[in-house]
Amino acid sequence: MRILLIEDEVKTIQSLRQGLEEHGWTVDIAYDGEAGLRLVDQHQYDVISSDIIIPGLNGLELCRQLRQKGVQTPVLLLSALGETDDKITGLDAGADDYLTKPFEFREFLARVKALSRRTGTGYQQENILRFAGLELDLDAKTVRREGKMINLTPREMALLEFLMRHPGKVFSKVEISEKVWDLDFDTGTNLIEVYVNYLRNKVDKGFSQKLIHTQFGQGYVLREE
Amino acid sequence: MRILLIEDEVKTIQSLRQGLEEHGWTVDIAYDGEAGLRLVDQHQYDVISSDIIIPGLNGLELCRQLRQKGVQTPVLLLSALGETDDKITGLDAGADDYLTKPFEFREFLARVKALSRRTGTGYQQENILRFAGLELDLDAKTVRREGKMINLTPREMALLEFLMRHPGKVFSKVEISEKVWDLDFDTGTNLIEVYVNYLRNKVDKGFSQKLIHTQFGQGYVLREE
DNA sequence: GAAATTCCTTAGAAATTCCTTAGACTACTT
DNA sequence: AAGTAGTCTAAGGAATTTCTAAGGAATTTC
Repeated sequence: MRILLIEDEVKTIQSLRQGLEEHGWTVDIAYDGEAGLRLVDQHQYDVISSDIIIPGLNGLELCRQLRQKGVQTPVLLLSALGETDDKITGLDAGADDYLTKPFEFREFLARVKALSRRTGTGYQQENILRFAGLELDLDAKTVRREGKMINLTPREMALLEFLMRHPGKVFSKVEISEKVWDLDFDTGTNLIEVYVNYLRNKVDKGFSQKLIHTQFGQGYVLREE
Repeated sequence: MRILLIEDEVKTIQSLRQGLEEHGWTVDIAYDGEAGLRLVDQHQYDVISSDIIIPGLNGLELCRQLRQKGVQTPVLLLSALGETDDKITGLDAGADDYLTKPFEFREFLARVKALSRRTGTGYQQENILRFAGLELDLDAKTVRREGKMINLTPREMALLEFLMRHPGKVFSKVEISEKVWDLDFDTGTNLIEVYVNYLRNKVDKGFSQKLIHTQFGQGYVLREE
């Protein structure tokens, strides 16, 4: 995990850098906003932490410029000012968190970790769709309900995946044809009905709560109750 | 944007709910952790805000369980405790931010917005028509009045949707024929009257306030009073 | 107030939509 | 070459919705 510190107080820099490195972070330092922006162009950071009061353009302006450039890296602003107004200005400028000096290093680290966790880069994310006890593992290509394995054919899984990506939304058979089968025309058959039936037999049969519902005349939904 | 508040102090709930709704949020409330978990299964939230001290399982445990279930919605923890240790425990449990009571609503809102901005995926906007306690969800194809589910057939729903898109406006039967039935000629039947009757039986019957009114000789309207 | 018009309600026939099952066809495996 | 698994078509019947028709109620017009 890589972090960019933008800060001009030497003491603060030293203690933060040391602490972060002890916890396995790679730390880059910039002493003013412009240097910071340049570094952001060159590296991919997991978190950026900037003091609000730094030489050149300040932390808020830096934040705005980053967001305008499309950089989505989480930003943690540091400041001696503890007033609500400043916090709000900072968060509205596109920052993700705000910490008031003085602070304990442990809190700084916890917030940095919380921010980095959000991006997903660095920690590999599970690739699992979940809905009400149903789990579809996109990597393993497996489906479970209440922990019990369910064997699905590729088509069945594609249909279930489609429904699970938008739980609660009703899809017409035409939409399903297009999105799951890539059919832009009506084949005149009842293909979707048949596959919904297959899915129900495997996913819902034997469970008291049905998840696949038909909205007569409208389509099918994945929904509880 | 939709937020889940988990909190048992009535005063806090009221002020937060009101403020959030004034800023265009849809707010759901849970009074304890278990109710919260249940709601999370049912809806897709953009942010979850929970007090740490709530009946049943506490905010930290809730947080852990959410993450374990694969829910990635950002969590903002609220607490009267301001010690660093608690903050760290909270953030380590998978929370994304931590706010100490008492706080100003403005700061709460700013943090909530910062969190919701991050999600990206959960940015789907709701597709719901509302009028005087009536809700028509265009995605789920469901209708509720005062929270009570109402089952409509596709035609009935199309008619209600049409009326709900122009509340207060009177539509003649000819207009309704054209817009809802796509009929450009008079079939000589009383089709629209029949369907208005169907709708009334499902939407207005049992409620003291009728919403569907007939303007004799002019047509039909959706209107209060 | 009577006649004319418009609207409400109900029942049932017609049409549509959906479910289920069986089997044909294809592409792999053994 | 037979077997297996997956995909798709077809067809009957079940379920639900849509529409028509007709008599009575309410409202307006004369």
